Amino acid sequence: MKDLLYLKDDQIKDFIEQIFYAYKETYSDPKKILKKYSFGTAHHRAIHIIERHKGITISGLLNKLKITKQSLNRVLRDLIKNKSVLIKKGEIDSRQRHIFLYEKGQKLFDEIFSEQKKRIYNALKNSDSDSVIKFKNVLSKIINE
Amino acid sequence: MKDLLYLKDDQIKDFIEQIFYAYKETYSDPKKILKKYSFGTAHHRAIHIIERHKGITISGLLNKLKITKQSLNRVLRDLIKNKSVLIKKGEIDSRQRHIFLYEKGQKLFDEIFSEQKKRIYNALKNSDSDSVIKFKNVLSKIINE
DNA sequence: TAGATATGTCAATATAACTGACCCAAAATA
DNA sequence: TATTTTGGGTCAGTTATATTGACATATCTA
Repeated sequence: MKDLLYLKDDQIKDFIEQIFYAYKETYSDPKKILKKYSFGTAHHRAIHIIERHKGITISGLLNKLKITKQSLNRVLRDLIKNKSVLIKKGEIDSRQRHIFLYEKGQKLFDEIFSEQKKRIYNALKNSDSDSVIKFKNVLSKIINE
Repeated sequence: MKDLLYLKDDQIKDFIEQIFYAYKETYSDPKKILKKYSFGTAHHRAIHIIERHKGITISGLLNKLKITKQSLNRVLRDLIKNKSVLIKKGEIDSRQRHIFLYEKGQKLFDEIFSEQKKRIYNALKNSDSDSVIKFKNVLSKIINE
């Protein structure tokens, strides 16, 4: 295996470093927008996942964010108070809560996304579709999807 | 542009989500190792960059970590006290400090890396070299390298 | 009905970041 | 040479985000 040029340790180390930069930069772009609403990156991450997984339950959200429910609670309380997020009791299992964005939350998401989009769009616009597909495939494997 | 399937907003949103997971997972793997030394992820990120950029200056490190010098100072103090890191005065410009890993720091890095490597290695081992190259290219564009 | 599950919440603490205000020494420059 | 700029260090206070631990409540399941 070691002989495969593209799996040399140095290459892997570079990836680990670059994944850090990619996260840091991508999630720093919309910080000014968030500040207008007195929200931080923790709120951003929650909003993003709620938008992409409409009606997700509390435990579903916890599994994706990988934080404790006490941490999530603070964030959700802020978002609910702000009328960005709506919580509905489950119809099948009424212990569960399903989380949705209100119109206000969706607008905030859209504003955040348009800022983040620039970075990703600029990165992808000069890449061929094969590169984009392969990028996605490797990324999926890293996160065990 | 909108007509390009691989640049649809949903695809970009997926990437933003996946980049978060990739970072979170990759940097969570070695947390138990770090705890043995009473270090956290902040120390880890610093050690990683120092290992990959031997002799980097304080301001160089600050530019990569994108934190304040006060934040970095806390981390570096811990690493120096622990004898993991060595600071040398610059020979050309003696205001500058060049940062290196001591043997102890290198061993810690190696231990951390061997843990992180598993995830990346498993993701890449079943990918062809073209995928790996294209993954790297897109990642580089995202971070504007 | 007993136990497990999904969620909520209080309190205390840890980690990692921030702002702002200074300081010194050395380099660059007028 | 005198002055300004740069690279770095540090004190103090604060904020953001996470943690652990304990406990409560309602609902589902066996």
